[in-house]
Amino acid sequence: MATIKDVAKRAGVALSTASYALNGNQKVSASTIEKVLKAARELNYQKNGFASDLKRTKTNTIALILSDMSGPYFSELIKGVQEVTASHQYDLIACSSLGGDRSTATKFLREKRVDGAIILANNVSTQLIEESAREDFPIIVLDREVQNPFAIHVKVDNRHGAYQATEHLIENGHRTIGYISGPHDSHDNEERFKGFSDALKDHGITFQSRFKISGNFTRDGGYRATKMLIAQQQLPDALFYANDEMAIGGLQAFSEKGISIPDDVSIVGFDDIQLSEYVNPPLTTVKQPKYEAGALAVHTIFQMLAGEQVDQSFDLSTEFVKRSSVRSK
Amino acid sequence: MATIKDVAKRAGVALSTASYALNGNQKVSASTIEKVLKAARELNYQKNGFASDLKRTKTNTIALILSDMSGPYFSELIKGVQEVTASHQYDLIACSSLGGDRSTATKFLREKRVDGAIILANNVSTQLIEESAREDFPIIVLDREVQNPFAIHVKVDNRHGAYQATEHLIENGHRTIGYISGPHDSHDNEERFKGFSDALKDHGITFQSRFKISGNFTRDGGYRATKMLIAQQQLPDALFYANDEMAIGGLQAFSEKGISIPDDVSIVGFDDIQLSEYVNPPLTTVKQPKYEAGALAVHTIFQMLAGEQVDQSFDLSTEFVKRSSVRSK
DNA sequence: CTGTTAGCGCCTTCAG
DNA sequence: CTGAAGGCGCTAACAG
Repeated sequence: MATIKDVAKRAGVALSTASYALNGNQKVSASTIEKVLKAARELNYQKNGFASDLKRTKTNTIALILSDMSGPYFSELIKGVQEVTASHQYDLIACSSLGGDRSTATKFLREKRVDGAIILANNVSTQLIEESAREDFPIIVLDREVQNPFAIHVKVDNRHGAYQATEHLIENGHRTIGYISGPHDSHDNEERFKGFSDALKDHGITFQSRFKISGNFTRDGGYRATKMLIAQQQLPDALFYANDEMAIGGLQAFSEKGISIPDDVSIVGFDDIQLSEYVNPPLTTVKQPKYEAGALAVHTIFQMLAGEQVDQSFDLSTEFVKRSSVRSK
Repeated sequence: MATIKDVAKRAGVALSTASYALNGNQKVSASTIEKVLKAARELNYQKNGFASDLKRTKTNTIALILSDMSGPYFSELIKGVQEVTASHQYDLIACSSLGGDRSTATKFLREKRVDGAIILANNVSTQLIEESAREDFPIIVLDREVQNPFAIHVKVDNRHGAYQATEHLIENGHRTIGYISGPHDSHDNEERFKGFSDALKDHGITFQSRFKISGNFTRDGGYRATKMLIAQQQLPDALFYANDEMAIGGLQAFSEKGISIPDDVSIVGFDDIQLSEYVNPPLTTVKQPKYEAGALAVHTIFQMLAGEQVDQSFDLSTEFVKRSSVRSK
């Protein structure tokens, strides 16, 4: 590989001149720039990005860290992140935190391989985030609170969203309502459960803990949890699935047993993923402002990078989406 | 940020010793290693990844380049890529080629910021790929042929898949069949069209070019193309959509006009994306072996990195998936 | 406008 | 085990 040295030599100029020319610095004459560019072309020169990053201690790239890139991630969120990132002429890379401590995500965080990061990955430890965030390495977390002035929380109001959905169930006459939960260490799940319980409490309904089953936020988990519930012989009137993926798994379990939704059991999900509109019946759920969350996250990173003061946390609200998986009164 | 120098100082050892200790080199005693590690911990030392990459000219990471990360990408493909990459203790990052020459993908390719790349992005120019691929930078392309011994093609048999699907249409009595096409510069689209035409020809059917409309591989494009066809007043018996996204857009256009699928028009798609099973009616389509393609791609990269000889191209076959969007004879 | 020079942080000899 | 020294490729003063 040709280096900048070779280019300078071939163009017959000094190394620094070549560097200036290549980087479009003012103080080089047009003709010299042309000479250098020509030499670079002839040598098929490509700069070594690492060397330049090392020197400038700046990468011009933002990382989006997801718990599982192959998961049904939020395409709207990525779109929001991508557009804002691109409009600032920054690069964006996505990486996964699958594999815990030895994951790519961990490496990027620890080694500060990017200028800022956005995290939506419950398997990245809060400790790691707190240790990594600092003035020149802002981190935005979308799914938890973090104690570090350079780790900002962009949160959606999971609690209120869950409250609304639960109330919808109650208003339509459902009294025994089960909760299919996400991972216990998920902050989002916890908030949703709180909203759910609050609604129940406010309407004088007591929650029966045998109707709380974990489904781990996966379709398969939702399927199994639902199967279990069916096997118990005593189905509640309605089920609150802490996310859509699990609800869709549940739908399948019910359909296999000939249990009709919403005639026999009503269900609601959370997230409003793309599929939810297409399943049968279309899923009543709570929509998250994903695009906005993504855009706001990046926007905040750039503000921090520019040394501006930002709030410690931002709140975004959800929207209830009524479709056909809840029986009307 | 603490550097290795600080660690060495604090541990009271030489810089080189610290380096050895940190990298698990044999020639350092266990007690010294402990001392160094302790100092590193106390200083919250993190090595600078760029410096080390620069020195070693190796990044231990593979890039997956997609035309649009927020698009309905192939989650199975990512899974295949991810699993094999992780099993080799390599890191994986995904980036988008959105933005053409100034995209993140272009930067990674040009500057060789990774050890190898897998490309499924029709907006990355073949020229760039050919210029970038070299012995120490293997590239696998999933959607075209490239003339460079270090750019290997993992292809699925689009042609045969399209042939089969078309034949299915013909066998069920359809004679005038339209083709909703992808981008003209897409190799996949071209191959699918060839399979489609071949099937028609082999059954003595002549294709009417007014029934070929471009839909650009997007849902919206499929929607618009279908609208256009409907507006022409003369619908064919059946429609071959060059991918599922477009077919789903078409489904919506038909439904808005009260045209019933498959009673009025039969349709088939291509890809078998997750949604296809859930739309109404469930889409008959051609399934691509995405997981296998992803896994094979990474596997090949590692072989090349190890200096082994590999074939210039690999072929994977498709599978016809019969669902309910084609009227039976 | 050009050439010289001093690092960025890390890794790896090599002789002691 | 040490300490010095050379470099990876590039950038950015600085002095001419």
